[in-house]
Amino acid sequence: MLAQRLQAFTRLSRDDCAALDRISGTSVRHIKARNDIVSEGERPLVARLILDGWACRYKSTEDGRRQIVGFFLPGDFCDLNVYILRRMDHSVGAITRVRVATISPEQMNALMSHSVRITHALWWHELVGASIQREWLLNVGQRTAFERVGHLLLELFVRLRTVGLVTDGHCDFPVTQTHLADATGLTPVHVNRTLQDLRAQGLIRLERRHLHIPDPDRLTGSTGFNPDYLHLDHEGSHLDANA
Amino acid sequence: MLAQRLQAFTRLSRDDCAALDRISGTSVRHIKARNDIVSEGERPLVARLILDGWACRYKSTEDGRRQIVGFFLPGDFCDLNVYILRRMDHSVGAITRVRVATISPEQMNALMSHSVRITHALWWHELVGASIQREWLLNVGQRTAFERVGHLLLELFVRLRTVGLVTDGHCDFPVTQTHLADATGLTPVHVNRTLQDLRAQGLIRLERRHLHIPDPDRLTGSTGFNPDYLHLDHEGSHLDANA
DNA sequence: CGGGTAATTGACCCGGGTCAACAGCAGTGG
DNA sequence: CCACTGCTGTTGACCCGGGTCAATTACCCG
Repeated sequence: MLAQRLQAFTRLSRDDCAALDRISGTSVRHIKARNDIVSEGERPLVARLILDGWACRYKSTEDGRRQIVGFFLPGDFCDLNVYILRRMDHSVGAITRVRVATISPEQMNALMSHSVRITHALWWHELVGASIQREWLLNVGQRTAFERVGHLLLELFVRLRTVGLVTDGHCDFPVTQTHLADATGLTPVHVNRTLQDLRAQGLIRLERRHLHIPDPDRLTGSTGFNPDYLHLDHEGSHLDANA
Repeated sequence: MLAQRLQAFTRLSRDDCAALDRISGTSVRHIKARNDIVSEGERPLVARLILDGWACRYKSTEDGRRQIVGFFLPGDFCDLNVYILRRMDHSVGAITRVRVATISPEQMNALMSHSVRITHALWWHELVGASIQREWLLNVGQRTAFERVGHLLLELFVRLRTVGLVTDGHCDFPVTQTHLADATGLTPVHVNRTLQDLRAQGLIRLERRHLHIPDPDRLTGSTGFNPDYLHLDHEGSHLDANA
């Protein structure tokens, strides 16, 4: 899954994939839905890789307002280098049941000295994460509720597609309206109404933890979505293992 | 200036500082206020270091709404590794006249293989940047106008302090109300009113490109500011050049 | 079947946006 | 030295997108 994710950057060798698979197999933990994988204030000792399930990064204010600052989908890496910092400045929570691989700094170094391709691919992944962060700020700071929610759904849809979790416009979508609210800076009530809007315009179908986007292009148009920020156009083609 | 910035992470050796100074001296460009240093869509070929002046990172929507997603102060690095990506997903604009050093990938590699301390310090700087991004999302997504503006002013104040640009609670502050509006997702009109509020409560003095915060602790309290996200507590003390 | 989580609806309200005019001030050029 | 221009800050009147509160109805899982 991680290999698949990284191949959006560059084609990896059989050997690279094997190395990634190996690292994905060591010290796997299971986290129940609604539990934290890491909590703010903890000392970060390892990097983590989401093997299965959905998680989110979030921060809270003193008085309990909560902002989701990112979603982790299967194949996503949390924080290549966090262990440089003394304390976590945010938490990571499991949305569904999650399988995570924990990766020690040593393993990380070994992996990165194993191949330039992998190293670059991991940096790319990190840079894409930062880019998504920026787009979210634009989303929350400047767009209307309608655009915000549609934009977010579309981003997740596209990201799921790159890891092969979309078939024929359909995908599993375990995120609740409250999650969407916390991610967009809206209230759950208003998210609900906004979703009804999107549905009424035939842009999405969302029910029972299942999302269908019949015509992604149309949704792209009406939300101001521009996929460039996901950097999916094989940036590292010069590293292609088969080139 | 960069050395000073990085010493918030760990103490550097005389040699490290010299290396940083050397890199700061090569290919220095001057950018006029209100001009772009880098523009969205460009191919990123080099990393950049702000030597002097203020800049900001921003993104725009199709129809011209603009979100500032970060400020660069003197000593700040823009994007260690951007040249991995094919195109810039955002622009960097000069707020004042700016002096920037441009740093080639080769120089970057040389610098990082020169010393682990520097390498870690640069990674730390990058991680802090990401952390600030997240805090901004919390800021824009969850806080009131009053908290948002106060929080932002305080963050910039604290960051300026770490590079020695605050004396006795005073600092230069070339950011206009329109900048503040674009950074907080508010309108210039409302920023203006909010500043008047902050002034009325004696929390800030801001006039003629000059900011004074008489009692940072009080402002901290009333904006929900928690400096942890800036990771200023010498995370890399184990790397201390004099330890 | 029961208890907790998630979705939906309606009535009402408010923080912040919009529009428009004006004032201050810095730089620029004649 | 002054008039001009363009940016920045300020104010007032009015409005609206989205928030709040509260109740109700699905769900889902053990």
